[in-house]
Amino acid sequence: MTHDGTATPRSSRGRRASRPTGDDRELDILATAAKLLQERALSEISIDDLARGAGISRPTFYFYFRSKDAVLLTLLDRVTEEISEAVTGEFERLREDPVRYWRECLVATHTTYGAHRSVLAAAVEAGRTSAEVRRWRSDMKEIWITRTTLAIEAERARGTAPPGPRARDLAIALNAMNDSVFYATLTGDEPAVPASDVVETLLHTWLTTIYQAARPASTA
Amino acid sequence: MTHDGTATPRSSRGRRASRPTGDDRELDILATAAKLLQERALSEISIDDLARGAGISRPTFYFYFRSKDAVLLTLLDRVTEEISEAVTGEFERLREDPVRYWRECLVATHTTYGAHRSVLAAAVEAGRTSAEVRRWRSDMKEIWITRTTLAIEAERARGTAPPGPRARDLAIALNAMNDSVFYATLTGDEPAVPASDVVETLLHTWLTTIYQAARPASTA
DNA sequence: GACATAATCAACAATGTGTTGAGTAAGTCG
DNA sequence: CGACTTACTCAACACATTGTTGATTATGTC
Repeated sequence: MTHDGTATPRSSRGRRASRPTGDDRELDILATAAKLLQERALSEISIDDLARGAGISRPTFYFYFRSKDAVLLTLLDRVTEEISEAVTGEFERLREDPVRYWRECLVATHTTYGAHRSVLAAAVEAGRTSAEVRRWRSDMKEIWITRTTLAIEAERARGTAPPGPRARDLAIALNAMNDSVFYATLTGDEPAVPASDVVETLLHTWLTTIYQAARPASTA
Repeated sequence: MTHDGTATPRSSRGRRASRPTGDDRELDILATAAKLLQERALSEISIDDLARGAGISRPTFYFYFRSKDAVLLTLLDRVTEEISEAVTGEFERLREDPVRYWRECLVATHTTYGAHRSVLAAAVEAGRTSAEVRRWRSDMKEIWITRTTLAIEAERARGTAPPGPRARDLAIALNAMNDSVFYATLTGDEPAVPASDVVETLLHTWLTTIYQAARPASTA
């Protein structure tokens, strides 16, 4: 599934093979979209705004992208790449120092959210009408949920966490909480947890939910 | 702040004083909106759809409501009324049987969500563009958060719950979790907690977050 | 029966989306 | 070099949706 407007794409998301100015135009559209999304919601940005911002006419926009959603999806692909880098490694720290591990997970999520909040907010908005965007969101959630599920099961297996509800269900609930809480805090729509407390508040909930105590059981 | 289209309303949300057929028309519009919202999103319903559904022309719609959002707000007012009834009383059960109290809170929220999911989903959608709808949502959240905060503080005061992060911050996070998780489960957009487990999963998170243990400390 | 006002809609203005069809400019091959 | 291809561009069109205006018809009231 590609997001461009032609049948013979060169790259996975890009336009068909082209002379250099074409790539520039495509990047201009993406840059314009990213810039405008920091000011207003996707629905308040017209295709004409994107076209003018990139110095082209509206029909020309359709040469590069199928729709406004396609632009967003290309922007989201960039986020995916960045996140999959941030997510690799550091899994062994769970055994050494669980509290630190979980805190770092939360900080990583928080940082990711903060860095891309305008694009992610647009994804939430567009998710109501675009199945593709919805799909992207659920894939993204699945990455974090799977990671969380494995970590909870690992902790239960080695005895630092007691048995409890299905690990995946807890993972879904905890990650959903992060989503909402970070979103509210970063966009500032009340009621929200103050930014200074948000990580520690969520950490408390994660730790008590997983370990059924304020801290993990000792392995000794 | 009223949601109708005139300057001299008779009731808080209604049209100006009128002959009886006018009230019927207004109710026809609301019924049409409620019906259509069960099939598709608010953005996919045009004002013409609402007008035709109520057997009137589009301009006539504007005689009764200022906008599509105004119709939604009137629908939301009904939800508010129903919820404020459901919320009263039963606060003393917290002392007698805390686990039961919290479970009943979750069940009440779940029930409310289930009964009004199409209208609430529309409120989420419209919240992105309408400040009034956003306001309604934050007021609604505030009701539950305040209630939760008071309950947590009461439990800490009598020693069944240990000190921890600010009660209000926990209340915000826990209620945000409920929102997201119930929403996903009821609309079925994966990844979601299965409906059969959703209350128990959330209850586990609430109890461990508040009591920092699988169950409240004994008062003995 | 004259008068206010509730209720209604045809027609208009404005904005946004997506398409068509005709063009220009740059490379490629004979 | 000249014919041909293909990337690229946009004026103009067809539609859909929103919100407004101004004229018109019912309804009750004094």
